[in-house]
Amino acid sequence: MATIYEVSELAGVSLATVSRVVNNNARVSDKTKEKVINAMNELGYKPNTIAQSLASNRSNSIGLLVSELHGPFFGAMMSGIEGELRAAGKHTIIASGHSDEQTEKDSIEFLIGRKCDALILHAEAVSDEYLQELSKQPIELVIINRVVPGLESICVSLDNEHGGFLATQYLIEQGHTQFAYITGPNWKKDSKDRYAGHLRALAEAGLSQHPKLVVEGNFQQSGGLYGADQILSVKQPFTALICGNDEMASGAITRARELGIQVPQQVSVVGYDNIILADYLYPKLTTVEYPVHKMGQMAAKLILANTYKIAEENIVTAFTPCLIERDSCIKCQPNRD
Amino acid sequence: MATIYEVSELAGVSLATVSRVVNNNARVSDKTKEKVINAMNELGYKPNTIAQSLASNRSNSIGLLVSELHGPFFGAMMSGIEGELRAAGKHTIIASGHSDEQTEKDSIEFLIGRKCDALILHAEAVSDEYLQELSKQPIELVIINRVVPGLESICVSLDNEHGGFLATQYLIEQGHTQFAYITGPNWKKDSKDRYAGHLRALAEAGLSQHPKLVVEGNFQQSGGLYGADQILSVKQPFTALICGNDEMASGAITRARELGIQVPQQVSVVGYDNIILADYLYPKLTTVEYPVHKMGQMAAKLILANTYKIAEENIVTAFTPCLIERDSCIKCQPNRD
DNA sequence: AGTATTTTTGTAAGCGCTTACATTAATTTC
DNA sequence: GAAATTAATGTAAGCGCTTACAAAAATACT
Repeated sequence: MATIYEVSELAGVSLATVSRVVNNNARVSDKTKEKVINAMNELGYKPNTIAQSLASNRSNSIGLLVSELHGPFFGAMMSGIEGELRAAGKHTIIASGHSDEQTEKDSIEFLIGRKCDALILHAEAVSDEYLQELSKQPIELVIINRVVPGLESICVSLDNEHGGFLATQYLIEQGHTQFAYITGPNWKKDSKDRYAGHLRALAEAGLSQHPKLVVEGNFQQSGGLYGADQILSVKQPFTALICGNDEMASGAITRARELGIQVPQQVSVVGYDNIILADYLYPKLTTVEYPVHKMGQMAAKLILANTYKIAEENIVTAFTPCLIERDSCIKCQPNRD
Repeated sequence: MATIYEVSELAGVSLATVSRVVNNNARVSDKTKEKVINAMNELGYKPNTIAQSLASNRSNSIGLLVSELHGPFFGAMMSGIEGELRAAGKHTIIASGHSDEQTEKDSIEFLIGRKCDALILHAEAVSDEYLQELSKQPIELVIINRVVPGLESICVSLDNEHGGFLATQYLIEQGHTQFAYITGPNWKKDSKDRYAGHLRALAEAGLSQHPKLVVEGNFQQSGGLYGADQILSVKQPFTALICGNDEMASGAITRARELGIQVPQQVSVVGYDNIILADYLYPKLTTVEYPVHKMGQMAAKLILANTYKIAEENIVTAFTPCLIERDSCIKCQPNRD
């Protein structure tokens, strides 16, 4: 691999001049520039980005921490972020944290060690204090899907409580009064917030949640299968089932069908996230939209604006969900068990 | 951030010694090692991985090129690879190529520039020649989902033709004789191979494919919607629909349902890939398994063995698909239009 | 004890690039 | 057209680390 030195030799100029044309950040006469470019082409020269990073302490790359590399939620998030950054000529380096504190820390350190110019973090397991401490380091930060006290301006988040409220409010409007609920993992804030919104909607309508009809799931399809089993095993009537996310809703609907329970005729089901799957389920899933792709883009724009001073208009960090009506919910039918 | 120099000063030893204990690759007396470790802890020293890479020309990280960051296929692939590499203490740097030749090349160059020790490539748009050329460079390579002539030993692939054959053979066994087919993009080899397998199964059974019942899709759900529309618009009878992948099958089933066509009673549908969605569709989708997660792990093992000389037993590069029977196909019903 | 070995540590030359500062060349200005 | 500006280029000192090679210390062997 040719080095900058060989280019400078072939072009008959100094190292510094080659560097200038590579970075295009200082005046170089057209004649010289051409000589250098020809030499670069002739040698097939590609700058060694590692050496560039070491010397300049910049890398034109952004570190992204996600919990998992698979799944529609993170897929949409990664795509949104990467697309936006790529358009600005920046690279994304992805690491996964697996919702585990030590793994998240390791990955963050890896990203810092790789001299990322900034970090976008979907960190679930590390503490607020850790993130506050991290924000003092000389590396730009954006936190996604979480609001850390004191760092509000760099947190891109969704009002999950409101989303949870919307789902239940909608069902109440449809006449439902008896609800079952499959939550996400209780230690996850999104999950708790969504459920809190549910309770608030209930309270405002003077209703309450039967405790035996609440079961903790795992945000995966298996949790929906399991949750449906649990809920049906307590012989307590309900006409609507709210799931902490779409994947669990999909599992719950599958299990319901296996047991001969009709959705939505016998039970209305609502999900959360509006992942692509929701539109392809049968029945099509009524759900709360989580604009994760858009939020990813916004996180990227925030970096572009803060770290690279690339002006971006319309920066929004607090998102509000809305309800997507499809076919999995109907008006509460009278005279049912 | 503390540097190795400060550590050496505090510990009262030379740079080289500190480096030795950091890398644990040369004999250092226990006493000295302890002094150094204490100094590192005291200063909170973390090696600068960029500087390490530059000096050593190694990075303990592997570059991974995928077409997209979203979608169940790549999600499973990335997870499989990353999990395996992480377990061996290696990091994965992911870049996306968007099935575009220039973007793929750029991303590969980015990964090489970041001094990855090896590359795992899911490259669709670059030529065989490009990959052959690349393989001559001093960087270890593994190619996934493609067989490049001359590089067979580093290609982890699935026999797509055989998978296509299996799907059609299965339907023929069920008594079907009239087939519709929604292919993937025709320029993609997997797509062509799957269709070729279909034709071979047909030929072996003395059947043939009605040309108007073949439509090119895009491997996405929208392609299934579109394909179903196209196929139904030619008034040509068929009893089975084969889709190039599960996502299109999901789209096709959705459209069929919208049009009041029953699956599988009126038309049997089979997909390809066995993505997680397949099991949650209604009806559950009969499909051909693409063990992409396992193949990702295998690609990682190949790297571990070749690049890092970490012995791995049972290295397999050629995978054979199998049929997963679920509920979307039934025996051909007599007396239908 | 003296020499030959082996082990441990240190010295210093890079890895390929950026960039402050110095120098030289080209333009302006009066 | 000489002095003052401004633009273009070059020089050289790092960035933080690895690693030949050299030197010193410890151990083994007569």
